[in-house]
Amino acid sequence: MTVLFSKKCEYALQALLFMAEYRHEGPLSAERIATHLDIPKEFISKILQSLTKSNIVISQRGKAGGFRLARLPEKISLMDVVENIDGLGVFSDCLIGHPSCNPEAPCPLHHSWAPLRSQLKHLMEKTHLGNFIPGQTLNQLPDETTV
Amino acid sequence: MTVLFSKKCEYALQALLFMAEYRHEGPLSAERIATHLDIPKEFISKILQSLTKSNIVISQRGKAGGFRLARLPEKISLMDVVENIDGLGVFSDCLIGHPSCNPEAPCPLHHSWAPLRSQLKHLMEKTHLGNFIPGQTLNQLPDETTV
DNA sequence: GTAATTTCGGATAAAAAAGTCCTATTTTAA
DNA sequence: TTAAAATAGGACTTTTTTATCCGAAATTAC
Ligand code: SF4
Ligand code: SF4
Repeated sequence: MTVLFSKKCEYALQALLFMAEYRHEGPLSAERIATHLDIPKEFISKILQSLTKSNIVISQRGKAGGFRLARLPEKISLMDVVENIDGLGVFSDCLIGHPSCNPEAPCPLHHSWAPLRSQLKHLMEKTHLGNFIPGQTLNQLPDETTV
Repeated sequence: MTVLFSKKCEYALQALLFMAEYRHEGPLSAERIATHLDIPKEFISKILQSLTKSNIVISQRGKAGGFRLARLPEKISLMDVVENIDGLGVFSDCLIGHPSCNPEAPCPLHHSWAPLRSQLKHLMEKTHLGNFIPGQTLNQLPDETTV
């Protein structure tokens, strides 16, 4: 098992982090991304296609084509990616898959897990691709009021 | 996907919680457990066999046989179960499956995830089957110094 | 314009996880 | 003593996830 996300989702995140770092080199081909991450080219292709459909990346066919981020790395949250690939179940489903749970009387686990889960959710929402770009000490968006 | 644990592990936890609650009725058969949880009998049988080998439950063959907890519900932590079924990877593996990670310079995710993960670990360690038994307000072990 | 390169998308294959089946063995109630 | 009931364990099947293949369409460098 992976930790929290499917392999698809892990690869998507890895690919996007790579694309964020190298976004100035023009579109990156699936081939190059696959080589860099050491994962199958055909698999990451499919994943990138899916990210294209959900407007997280933009694809370009033909020679010198490839994929690039659809917007600033500071504008793509990890949650955007997780939601697109795995969905939001991880932030809402029962930790032990219990079928007969009475929400009125949550079990002892719930009281402790719910806050953790909510922190996790917040973490994925507040963390953006931009936060991972090396050598960029200030990975924040310009203050909207001053722009 | 499940949230954090495999289905095997979820079922194991569900079964053990049930066994803790009904531990006074003698051994519970795989059949009865499966019916109660509405999961396949053959599947939970295998899981219980595994739990037997790791001394979390005790099995008894023959008529009126079945499974019962190997020790007090207060003495079986959720971590005992998770460790036996899924292993401890979830508490140590990289959240995004990143292959090339320099532990000297952890990524931005790590700083936020590590504490959550450690809280999660602690939660699983401190929560015991005994904490789930209904109608039992005091689900703690007797103070060792007074016993 | 043409050839090279790349994504698109459907089909298929392999691997892993989940679920099922069957027989042997053990135990006990009657 | 015997039949019923239960676990043990190996083999097998199905489903889901992960991975691969291939032809068509698009784009661009030349
Ligand atoms: S209360 Fe317990 S059983 Fe119910 S959803 Fe929360 S963790 Fe699951
Ligand atoms: S630092 Fe980042 S990439 Fe490395 S193990 Fe932690 S989460 Fe994964």
